[in-house]
Amino acid sequence: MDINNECEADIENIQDTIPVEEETQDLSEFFKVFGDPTRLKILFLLEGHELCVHVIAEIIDMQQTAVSHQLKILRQSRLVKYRKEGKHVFYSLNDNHIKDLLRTGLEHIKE
Amino acid sequence: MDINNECEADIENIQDTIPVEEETQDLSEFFKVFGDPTRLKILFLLEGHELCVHVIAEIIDMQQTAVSHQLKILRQSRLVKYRKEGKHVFYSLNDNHIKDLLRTGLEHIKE
DNA sequence: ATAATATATGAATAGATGTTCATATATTAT
DNA sequence: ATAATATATGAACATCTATTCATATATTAT
Repeated sequence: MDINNECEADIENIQDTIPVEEETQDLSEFFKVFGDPTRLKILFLLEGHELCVHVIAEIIDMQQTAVSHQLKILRQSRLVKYRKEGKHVFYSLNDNHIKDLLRTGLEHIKE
Repeated sequence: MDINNECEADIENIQDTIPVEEETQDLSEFFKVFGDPTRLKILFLLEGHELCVHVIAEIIDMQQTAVSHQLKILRQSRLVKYRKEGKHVFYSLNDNHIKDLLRTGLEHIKE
């Protein structure tokens, strides 16, 4: 043991309370997705509506390409699903946890 | 109206479902804090223990300065609180929502 | 006073990220 | 077939971020 024992920390045991490296990595990747205002706006939009790309872009006042890039990230993290219909692609939420997370986050920042 | 009506989206009304700009900004800043593996590890550690800086550094195998920098961010977002005692500074969780968020996040990535 | 220990912080740097631009693909209308 | 519309994607670029290094501050021990 090369750590100061004044702190009386039981290093061995405490170490087990952290998820394994891979899990911490995945989890941080997951939260990172919520760490961007554009993606948050899209998620809030899709919370109540199934919308296609150019409408999303219009509402949040961003370029279509920017929205497409962000939707790709949301797809990859399985937060949204989509449905093709002719020229349009309709996106919607894909996860029950999302609303909870958004609500809990809002509660925190409003305190 | 310069948007295609095929999508039948009621832009005017939908716009109101997004929180205002400032709120979206703050919320993304909040989630951004969880979007880093080092900070997540620290949060998981503090979930069950009050710990001082060099012990945290020891457990997660990071340099003390790196940990201090991250603790500053956690302090600024009011996720942790601290208590000075002699040379040591003991950190602990400061928010009830944190555990919920971490759990919900873990649930999602494990699916 | 001096040394040792614990923590914090500014500057530098390498790597990640979001937007834009150009362009590709796919579907529908003419 | 050609044009128009909707969406996706790669490259470029500017900005942001996490770590390291050097160092400052504070407390305790000698």
